[in-house]
Amino acid sequence: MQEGDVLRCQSSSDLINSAFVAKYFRLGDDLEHILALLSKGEVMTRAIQKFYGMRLVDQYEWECLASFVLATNANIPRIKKMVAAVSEKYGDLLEFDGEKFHAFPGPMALASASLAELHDCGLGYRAPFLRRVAASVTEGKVDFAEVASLPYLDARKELLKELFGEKILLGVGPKVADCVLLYSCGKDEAFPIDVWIAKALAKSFPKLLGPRLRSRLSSGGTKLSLGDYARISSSARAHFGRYAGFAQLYLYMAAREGE
DNA sequence: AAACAGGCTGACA
DNA sequence: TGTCAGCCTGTT
Repeated sequence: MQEGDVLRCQSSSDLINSAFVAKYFRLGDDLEHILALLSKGEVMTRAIQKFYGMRLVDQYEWECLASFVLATNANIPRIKKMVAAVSEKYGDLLEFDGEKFHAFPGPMALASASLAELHDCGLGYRAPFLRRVAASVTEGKVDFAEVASLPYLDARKELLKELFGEKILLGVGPKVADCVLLYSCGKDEAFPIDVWIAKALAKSFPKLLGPRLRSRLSSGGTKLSLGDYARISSSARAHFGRYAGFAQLYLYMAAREGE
């Protein structure tokens, strides 16, 4: 819990110490400085005022990757449900303060799960994707340390790389990749574009889209082609700069406000 | 009841 | 290279 500038945490594990908490919540970020850089224009200024203090978190790569594979074409309640179901079925049982919890399962547990059982967690067509991703991670085909060490564009390429002509991470497209890069690989310029962000940009930053896309989005269309995504991504990063991910976070919250 | 949800893949032009 | 339908399931 937070008491003024102090964050108090309790844990049943020695591993969750203050260093961990500081890393997870990225307490080293100079939020004031970052948000000052992004406070340009009416829309950003208002979003930052409204949600001031909101931070990026630094998640475990595997959990982040798996969660966003599940998140495709689903809404938040559904995503929570899927994550909870998978955790209950495959995750370690934890106990804290007399309450029981299930940890999110490691990649190995999911790589060896049966498709039918995964499907029963309500994953639908995501079940085979999740299992393949888990297998790839278990087999060490995804080098997160390497990804984290590279600049954004190279990191994204590395994360999405194809090996032996085979796509390693089936179920991971540009949006999921950007989420992983931003929330667990420290790529602050990553700018994940979902339907909310696309709509918000069309409304408040029309210049970043170009006329064709702008009119399509404002007349209700939400589907983005790969080319659309690439163009928006690059213009958004050019506009918001090296902390584009923070801009995305605040814009997203503002876009969903009152919905 | 039809559409849509915090996309992606595979097929085809 | 770009476009397009289809996909699991839950909710409105």
